[in-house]
Amino acid sequence: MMQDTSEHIKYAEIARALKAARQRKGMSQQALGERVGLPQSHISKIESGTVDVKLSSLIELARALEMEFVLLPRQLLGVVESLQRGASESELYTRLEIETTDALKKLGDTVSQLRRRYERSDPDGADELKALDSAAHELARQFVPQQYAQEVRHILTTLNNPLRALRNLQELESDIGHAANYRTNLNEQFAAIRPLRLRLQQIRNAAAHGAHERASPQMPAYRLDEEEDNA
Amino acid sequence: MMQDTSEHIKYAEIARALKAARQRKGMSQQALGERVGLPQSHISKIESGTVDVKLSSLIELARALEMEFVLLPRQLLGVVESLQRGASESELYTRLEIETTDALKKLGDTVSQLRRRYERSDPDGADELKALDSAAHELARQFVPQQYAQEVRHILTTLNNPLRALRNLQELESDIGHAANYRTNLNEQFAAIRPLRLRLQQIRNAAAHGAHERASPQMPAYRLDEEEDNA
DNA sequence: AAGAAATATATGCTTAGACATATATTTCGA
DNA sequence: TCGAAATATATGTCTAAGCATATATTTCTT
Repeated sequence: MMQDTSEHIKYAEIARALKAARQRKGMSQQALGERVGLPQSHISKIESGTVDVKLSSLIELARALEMEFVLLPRQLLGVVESLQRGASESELYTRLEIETTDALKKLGDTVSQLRRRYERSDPDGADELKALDSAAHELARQFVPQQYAQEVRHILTTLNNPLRALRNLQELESDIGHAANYRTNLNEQFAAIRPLRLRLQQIRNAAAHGAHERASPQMPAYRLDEEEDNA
Repeated sequence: MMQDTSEHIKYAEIARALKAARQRKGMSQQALGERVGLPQSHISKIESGTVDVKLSSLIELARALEMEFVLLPRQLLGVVESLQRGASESELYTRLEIETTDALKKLGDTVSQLRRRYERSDPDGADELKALDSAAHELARQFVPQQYAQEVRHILTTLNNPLRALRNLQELESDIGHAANYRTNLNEQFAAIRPLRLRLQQIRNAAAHGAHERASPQMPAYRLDEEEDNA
C-alpha cells in the first residue's frame, strides 16, 4: 500500500538489512526459518522484498538476529546511522551508564577489601562477598545498559547499610561480650546482601546476552527472594 | 505469529509510539488516515495493537509522522533510547574516551600527592604541579574527545619519567652531598613537564569549546615549546 | 448540560500474508 | 567438474489485513 518511491526504497532497505544481519550471523534461510517458525521459501521472499511482511513477523525475525526494530524521530536517523557505521558502535555509552559503571567498580573494590577481613573468621561470608565482588566487576567491565542503570544504582544504595554494618561488625570481632548478637547480626547482613548480589548477577547475564532478554522490570527477582527468605 | 511475551511487549510499544507521535503532532486519527490513505477505524485498530499491520503501512504511517522505522543491533538500543529521551550526542562516549579519562584522573591524583611533597621546598615547582593537576582533572571532568585520546595517552606516557624522577629527587632532598646536581635535575624535570601541561590545557580548552573546534593534530604545541626552551 | 469532535467497534468484501510442500536454479566447496 | 547446500520460484489453502461504511462510545469544548 505504499504510495511513493522513497517508501519503496525504505522497504527494500529493511529487506536488505534483514538479509545482511542473517548473513553476519552465518545463518541459512532454512535455519532462520526454523528459529522463527516460517518456511525457508517465505524467508527468501521477505529478504527479496517480494512480500509485504507483517509487523509480528518482523519483530520475531529481528529477535532471532539479535536486532530490534525501533521507531525513531527522523532527525535522529543520521546520528543512528553513524552509530551503526561506527567502528566502536557497540562501545558508545551514556554518562549515566559510565557513572553507574564507575560506582560498580568502587563497590567491587570496597567489597574486595571487606572480603579479606572476613576470610579467616567467616569463610562462608567471605565467599558471599567474593561473589558480589565478581558480579560487580564483571558487570562494570561490560557496562551497565541504560535501562538497568537506575535499578543498579538502587541496588548500590541498598547495599550501603549492610556493607557498613559488616565493617562495623568486623571491628567488634575481638569483643567476646557481643558473641551472640554478633553472629545474628552478621547473618542478617549477609541475608540482606545475597538477593542483591543475585540480582546483579541476573543483570550481568542480561547485559551479556542483550539488554532486552528479560521482559519484566516490575518486581525484580531480589524482592521475590527477600519474601522467600522471610518465610 | 508472535511466540512469546517479549515480542508482544515490543509490538505494543510500537503501537504506543505511533499513537504518541500522532498526538505530539496534534493530528486526529481522521487526519492521519487521510494522509496515508487508511480509514480512521483502521488507524484506531493499529494504535490499539489489535491489527498486525504490514510493513508498507507502517512505513507510510511513520513517514507521515516524521518518524523512521529502523532495524538496529540490540547493543545500540540503550544509546538510541537515550538519544530519543533528549540526551545530546555529546553525552555519548567511546570506550577509549572513558579509559583515557580514567587515566587522567589517576594522573591528577598522583600529581596532587607529589605537589604536597614539594610545597615547602620548591614553591615554583609546586605551582607547576598544581597547574598540571588542575588541567588533568578539568579535562577528565568533561571527557577526552576521541580525536585527542591517542595524543593524551602519549602525553601521560611521556609524563611518567619526569614524575618518577621528581619522586626520586624528593627522597634525595635531605642528601646535602648532591645539592648541585639536585637543583639542575629538578629544573630539567619541570622543564620537561611544562610543555606537556600546556598541551593538556590546550586540549582542555578545545574540549570545552566543542571537540571539533581545533582541526590540526599534527605538531602538538608542546614540541614547539620544547624547541623554544632549548634556545 | 449539550453538542461536536474524536475514537472504538461492528459488518462485509477482496486480496494477500502465512504456511505447507515441491521443485528449479544458483552458489559453494572439494 | 560435480555434488551438496542454499536460495528462488511455483502451487495451493486458510486466515486476516486493508478498506468501505456505519454506528456506538468517549472525550472535549463551550
